[in-house]
Amino acid sequence: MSTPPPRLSPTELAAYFAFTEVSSLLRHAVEKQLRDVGKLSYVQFQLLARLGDAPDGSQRMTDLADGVVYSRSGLTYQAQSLEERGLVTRGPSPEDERSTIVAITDEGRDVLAKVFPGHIEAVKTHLFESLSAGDVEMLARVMGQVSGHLRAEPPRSAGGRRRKSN
Amino acid sequence: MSTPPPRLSPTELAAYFAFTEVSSLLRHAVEKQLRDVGKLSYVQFQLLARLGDAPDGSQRMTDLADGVVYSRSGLTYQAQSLEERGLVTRGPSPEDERSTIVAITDEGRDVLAKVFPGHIEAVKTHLFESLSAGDVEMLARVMGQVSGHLRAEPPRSAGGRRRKSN
DNA sequence: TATTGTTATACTCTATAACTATA
DNA sequence: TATAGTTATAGAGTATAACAATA
Repeated sequence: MSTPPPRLSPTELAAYFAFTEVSSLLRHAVEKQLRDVGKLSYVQFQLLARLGDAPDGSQRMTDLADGVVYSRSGLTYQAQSLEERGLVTRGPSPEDERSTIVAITDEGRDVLAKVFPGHIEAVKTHLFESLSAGDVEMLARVMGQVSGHLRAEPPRSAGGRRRKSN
Repeated sequence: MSTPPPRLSPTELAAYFAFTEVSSLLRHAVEKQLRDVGKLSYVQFQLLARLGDAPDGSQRMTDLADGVVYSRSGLTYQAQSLEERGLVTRGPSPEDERSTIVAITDEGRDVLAKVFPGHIEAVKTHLFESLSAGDVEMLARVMGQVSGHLRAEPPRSAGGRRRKSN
């Protein structure tokens, strides 16, 4: 009558629990470091990092929102906050008057630079410290496979179908 | 003069990015499923799951807070919310009048049961679907190693030293 | 009409500090 | 005094819906 309950093997269960624990501890550590050193939330750091990586240090609001998976109003909120701190500027696009272009400032790059060493340190400590080179390679391969798979098929289970309808 | 900047190898960088992406997508999917099917936040699910696992389905507030790494006021807030929904009860401990014992109700177990299949489904879809049995074993081993290492040494970098002073 | 972005608003979550009561 | 828990409060973050401006 009903579908059989889905199951996880003991190994899968162990992998899931350990994975969850590690990612949670890593995330907490990274968030604390960003807050303490740069007064940045994780989302704000992601936004700055994206802008820092962009060729001219700027992006449209919509493209930023898509990258971070975020509601547009949520992005407006964060962009305002970053602008008030002088870490980004916002201005209209020359090409499309509807668009707002967000650009990282020198101050923004300074904060990014200030935060970076500790960020890497936290990742080393909470993820790589106890792993061999082979382990790291393995991890890169397996995680790369999963993320590639997830990108390939927007998982249709557990919810709706669209990627980010907003 | 200054310490050299810490670095990540290309492989480490790849592993870190992929790991972060997977854990973020998995977390989002799980949270959405819990919300849609059981109207539970992730923290609430963790609390219920812990109570469900406890021998007599109950725990002291403090022990619960320790397990989930949470401020006590935050736990009070969530426990009240769960109590209002009839998923847990709260009462004084017979042994220590200061303590509050939280116990899962039959309704709480029902919600847990209702939410569980989809939870497992989400984990399968977002983590294991594209992995071989060997990959899963590898992942379990490596993640187990990292989490074991993190438990062994409360990482002293990037912050204070106490585990959870509250 | 469709798209870009902002605003108004409401809600959830979290933490800090002050407080009560037991030990 | 120290511990367990609650309350008051304040702040960050998020989302939805309504809106204005431009394409």
